[in-house]
Amino acid sequence: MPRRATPEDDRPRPSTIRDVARRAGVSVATVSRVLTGSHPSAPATRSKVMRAVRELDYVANAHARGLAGVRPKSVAIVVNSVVSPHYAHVAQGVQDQAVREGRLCIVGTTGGDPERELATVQLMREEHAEAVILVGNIVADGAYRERMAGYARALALAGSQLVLCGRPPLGDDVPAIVVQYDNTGGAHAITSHLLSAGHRRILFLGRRDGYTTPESRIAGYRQALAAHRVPHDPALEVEGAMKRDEGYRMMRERLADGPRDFTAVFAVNDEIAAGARQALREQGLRVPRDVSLAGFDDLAPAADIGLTTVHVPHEELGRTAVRLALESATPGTARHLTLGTHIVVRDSVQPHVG
Amino acid sequence: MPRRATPEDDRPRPSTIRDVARRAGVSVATVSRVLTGSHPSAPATRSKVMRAVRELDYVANAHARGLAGVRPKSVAIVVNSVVSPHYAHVAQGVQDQAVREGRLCIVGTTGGDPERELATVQLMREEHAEAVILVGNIVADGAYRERMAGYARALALAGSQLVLCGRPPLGDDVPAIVVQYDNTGGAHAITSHLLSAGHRRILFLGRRDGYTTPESRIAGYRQALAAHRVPHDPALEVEGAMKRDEGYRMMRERLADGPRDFTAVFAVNDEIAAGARQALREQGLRVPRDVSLAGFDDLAPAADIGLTTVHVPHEELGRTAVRLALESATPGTARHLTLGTHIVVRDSVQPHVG
DNA sequence: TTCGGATGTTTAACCGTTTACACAGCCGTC
DNA sequence: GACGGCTGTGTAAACGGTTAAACATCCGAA
Repeated sequence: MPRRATPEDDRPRPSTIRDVARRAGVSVATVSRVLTGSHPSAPATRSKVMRAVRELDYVANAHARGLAGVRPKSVAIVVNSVVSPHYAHVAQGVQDQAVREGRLCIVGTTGGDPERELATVQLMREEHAEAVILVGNIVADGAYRERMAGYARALALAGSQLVLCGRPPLGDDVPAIVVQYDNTGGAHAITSHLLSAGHRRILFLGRRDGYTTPESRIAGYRQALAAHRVPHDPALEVEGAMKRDEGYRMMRERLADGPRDFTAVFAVNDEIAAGARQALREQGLRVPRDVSLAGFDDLAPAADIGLTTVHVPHEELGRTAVRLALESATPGTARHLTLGTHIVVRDSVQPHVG
Repeated sequence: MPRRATPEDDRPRPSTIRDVARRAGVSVATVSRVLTGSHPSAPATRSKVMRAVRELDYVANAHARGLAGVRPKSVAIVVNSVVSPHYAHVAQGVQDQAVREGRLCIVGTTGGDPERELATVQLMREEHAEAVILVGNIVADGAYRERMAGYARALALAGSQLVLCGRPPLGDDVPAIVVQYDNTGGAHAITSHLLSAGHRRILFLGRRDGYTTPESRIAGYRQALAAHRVPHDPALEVEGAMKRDEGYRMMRERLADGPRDFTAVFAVNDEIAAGARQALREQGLRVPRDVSLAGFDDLAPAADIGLTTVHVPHEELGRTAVRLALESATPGTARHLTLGTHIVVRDSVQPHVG
């Protein structure tokens, strides 16, 4: 990057605060004060400065401002992927609240890779955002936890507030805000809904050990069974990732494996439910006449296929994350909040008489 | 913001390059060179520095780096909304390519408001990103065009490359890269598909004057009709926004208005197709037995409801935008590229015998 | 022995802001 | 009329990096 070689460089460059000051016939300090409004200034001066700003089409350099000690008004969000509807909605909530509070939004994606997540957090640290919001599911082994805990402390030191959104706390000594929603409660509620309709053999699609979201949803499923004194059959828990084609695969294999030994299905999320529904239909089974189906998330596919599901406040999650982060005056605060969920009844569940 | 008040401040702060230099027993310049790799350095020095960096958990301050003349490795993207699947996929493409090229991604949303888009671009200008990518639909009146043209020139001056993604150029004198996909061609192809199946009365759902995307799709529809010498009936063009519930509304009102005067429907996008399908089913009309249905975009709902549609390379669009922007050595380059589309045949279209 | 590169390091200037401090008027009071 | 407070502005020192230019070494060649 060439410095200004000659005193009179011919290549044009964006105008700086000095240009504005010169043109308005005042000092740079005055310009800065007029623009930030940090100090009172005389009306005449103010209008001279504003005119120069307009004429030169001046915008402040965010880097210089950030360096000079003004914390950049920005919020960073780290998600698995932007296309996944759950993350998209949370991200939208973050965006909305960020804009409302006059903040810029920096986004990083991880593809679900813990290593890439750690690297991304490191990158966000360089940016000195006011908050770093980590969203969603990740397989967290001991080494990961330890490194992330270290980063968390570093973020606090740098004045950034860490927020874990929809994932469990890292530990008591790690300074972070945790915003969750009630996975276990929602799963409990919808399983109870199926049980109350008379179903006893309920297939759970999407078990995945090590991932926190499926784990807490399956916990709710099991608790509801226990509460209704229905025996728990581990063979009814099918393993698979939280994607549409996995739902299709799981259901297809299950139906190919032998006679149908369930009357209802609880899918770990709506996408899996949509995939499973397709597999059911291909085998001539209709929802809800032959098989009842329930999902989790209340996202786009649920409305399209009339799915009874658990509504999750995705966008509120994102908004809350930003709000809490900006509220906490001193970064490094630890806090914990859980948002509620509720069932949305459509027409994929039918009473079972057996 | 308090400067360091006393020579010995007690409050801890993140470590700087000076701390690293002191600890490694070298100068700051050496540390910088080792870290950026801009100059060769002795292996012994290098390892001393790297150890100090590790021990102090040092990360460089992005603002300082940006200010010192190194263009920050970042790309800015401005979209209507993050949840809308089309934008989400384009954004994902941008993200992917940005990460691949070692760039950070800044995201702004506009909610479709031209005023907010202009403000967001201004904000991005302050950030000095390498590229500013504007995605999608906007109503562009003369005043908007003129102001955006001004911003475009300012961006070029500041060294940022402007990219218009999925929207028409601003004018010949405006320095911008334009990456589009073939809306008209896609609409032409799928309308021809319906016509070849024997349909003559094809309802177009989602006309919207002033918005570029619907306008170019309806153009393709009309061209196909003309090519097949089928008379064009303006009454078959129904007006509405590109949202699912609008599709539902349009179809519902149409069916309530009088006897059904069409055998096929071409929806301006998949979401509208999904909404329309729901309205059709509620009236006892089945797809494709009673009515054939085609969409545009090939996004999530299309797979769920077995929709014949036009595949749009959303993610490729995003990737290409980033690639072209970073390729063009001198910002302010003007360039134009159009990506192709193709039909995806599922089972929502049936031959019509009349 | 002296000189001319390599090689690797330090010194110091600069990027564009913000802001503590100093200072100049002006006005009202004792 | 000297003084103190109040306003508004200017001066200059940070902020934390990068890098051109100057400067030490060391090594081989003349």
